[in-house]
Amino acid sequence: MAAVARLAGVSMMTVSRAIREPAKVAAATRVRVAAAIRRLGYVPNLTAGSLASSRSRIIGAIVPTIDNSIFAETVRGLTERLAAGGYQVLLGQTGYDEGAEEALVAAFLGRRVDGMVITGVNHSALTRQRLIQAAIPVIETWDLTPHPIDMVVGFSNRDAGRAMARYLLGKGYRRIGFVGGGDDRTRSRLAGFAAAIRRARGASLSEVLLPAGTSFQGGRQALAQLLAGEPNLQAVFCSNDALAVGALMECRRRGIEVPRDLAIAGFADLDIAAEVTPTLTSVHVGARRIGEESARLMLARLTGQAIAMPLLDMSFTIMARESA
Amino acid sequence: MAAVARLAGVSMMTVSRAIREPAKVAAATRVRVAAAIRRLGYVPNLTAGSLASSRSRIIGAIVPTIDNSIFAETVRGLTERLAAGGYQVLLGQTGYDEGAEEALVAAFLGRRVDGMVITGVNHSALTRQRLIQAAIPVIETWDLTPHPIDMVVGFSNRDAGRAMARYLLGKGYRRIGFVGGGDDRTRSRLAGFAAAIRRARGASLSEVLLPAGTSFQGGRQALAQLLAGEPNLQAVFCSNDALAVGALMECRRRGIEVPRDLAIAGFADLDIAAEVTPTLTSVHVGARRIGEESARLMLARLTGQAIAMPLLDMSFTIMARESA
DNA sequence: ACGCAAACTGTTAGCGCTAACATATTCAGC
DNA sequence: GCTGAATATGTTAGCGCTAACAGTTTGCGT
Repeated sequence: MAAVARLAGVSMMTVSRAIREPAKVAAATRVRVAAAIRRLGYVPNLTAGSLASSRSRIIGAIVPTIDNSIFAETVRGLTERLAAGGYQVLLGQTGYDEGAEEALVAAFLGRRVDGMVITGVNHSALTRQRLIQAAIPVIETWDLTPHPIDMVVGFSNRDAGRAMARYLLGKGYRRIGFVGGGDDRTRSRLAGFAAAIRRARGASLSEVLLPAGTSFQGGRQALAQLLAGEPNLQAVFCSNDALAVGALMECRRRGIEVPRDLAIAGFADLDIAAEVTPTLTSVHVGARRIGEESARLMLARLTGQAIAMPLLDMSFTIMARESA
Repeated sequence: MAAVARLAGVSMMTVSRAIREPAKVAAATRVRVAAAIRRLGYVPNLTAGSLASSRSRIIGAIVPTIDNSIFAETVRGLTERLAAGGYQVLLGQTGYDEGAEEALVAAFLGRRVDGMVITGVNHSALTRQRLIQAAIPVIETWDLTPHPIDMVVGFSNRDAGRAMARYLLGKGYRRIGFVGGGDDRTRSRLAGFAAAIRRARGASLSEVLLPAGTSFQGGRQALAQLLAGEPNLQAVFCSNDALAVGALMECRRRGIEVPRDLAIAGFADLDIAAEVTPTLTSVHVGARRIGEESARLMLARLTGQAIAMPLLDMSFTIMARESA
């Protein structure tokens, strides 16, 4: 930067301003500085800038995983909106491991991220404490809680589970199954789902909780397991569309016709849900919008605006399709 | 850090060492420092550390997109391996836009990333120049080239296209279609695919190039378009499994039996390829391994090891399944 | 007891930039 | 022309840490 300043015949401060706040520099000067920058191939060192200004323009985002998953869309919505506001996203994947989350939060805070977007509302005490102490905007997503660290953008997984139970019960199904991974949000969905089914006359519930993560493969195995325990199963709610599609595949393989012999419903309403045959009944949660709204709140907070609503309930919609 | 040093009764330098190179500090001192750190809730400022040491321990990674895509696995493999080596990944998504790539590279270099992993081998002149000038390890992925910026981890998309053409021709198909997005790698696959078909006696090729990106929806539309132009189509090669699955769905909807009436092949061998019905013939490219090997090379280079092989051909395998 | 290397700890001088303030310069209004 | 505000640029002093080197202490062989 010193070299640029010398070549343009100005001080470093003017170069700095020409880059960050062009409006505050006279047009003629701006042009000279720009020419010098181009001529020297100068690339500003944002690390030094961050240190001096104590603003990194980086937002940390933590999700369980991005592959073939619902969170990829949230990350994308978040990334694009934040980029438009001049922020970059540092992405962490926990692989559904709470220890990994703790390490990632620590690492991100060490990088002095200007804000954090994190999946879920259950975090280790240490993680919570660190996030609070950091005194930066924090958004928890994909769930709701009465005791947020700071802000929340999500929906009630419990209510979504209950809504799906009512939907299936309303269709007349009584011997019902549930398949899910072992994460918190799945447990909340199951809690709501199970509570509603327990209250229904003559209804029964069998569950399979997979270790964690989600895959077509897992859905197939889980369905097999469920049918082994309850051959007369009438409907299955899968905590995620990938599992549901896997279950659909297993049905086709076994000659079980969906929904006539067995109804199947998924969760998250991935693109694929509307494309498989039969089309998959699912719960739409606006994965991408969760990311976009998180970005909006984050940017608002970072520009000093007061947030009227630190708890954004994005709600959900049951997408009734052919499979259930 | 000064506060920690005071509390532990040592100099800042000793605190710094206790954190980064514990072996170089006496055990008793180490314990006192650790206690002080815990007591004060001290979180080292890695930004300052980066500035002082001119090593950021961040690797920039640029992919077209992560949602419902083959690159998500590469990113995951890369992230996990690099994390094990103490590096974090700063992820950029271009949305298949070259301008976005240029901006991301500039931004990442500004952050003084210690290395870059970038998708593809075609980049704007400016991007190439910047990457070379930065004098950091750079890995281009998902393709091969005789003129890499630095290192390459990928496979020949041209050869993969040709191999699939030969496979389909070998099965007796002659009226053949191609569906793909408009990116460089798809064009390479098409080039190899088309060349092989052109050489085959009595074979014809019809193509549909979608704007960019890949979706089930796009695959359905493309198939419809292809059939409109050539109703007697015998086989279709989709440049990506998502497109292929979309095409499969469209076939089912129209009562076209796969592969009897129409053969369909995909690319990348996503999890879903082995799960759909009929199972999808695809080209396995080891998306995750590309990420892992990239991480391995990157770490080796960053620890000063000489790289014997700056061009890693990961090859590919045709996974013959039911659909073609 | 002595010298010397190894192990440990401290001191100095930045890394490259920006906040905050200080100083020039311009320009409208009279 | 003169004043005062607005505009444009410069100066000073760090941001929080680490490289490089300079001490200091310890342990060991003789």
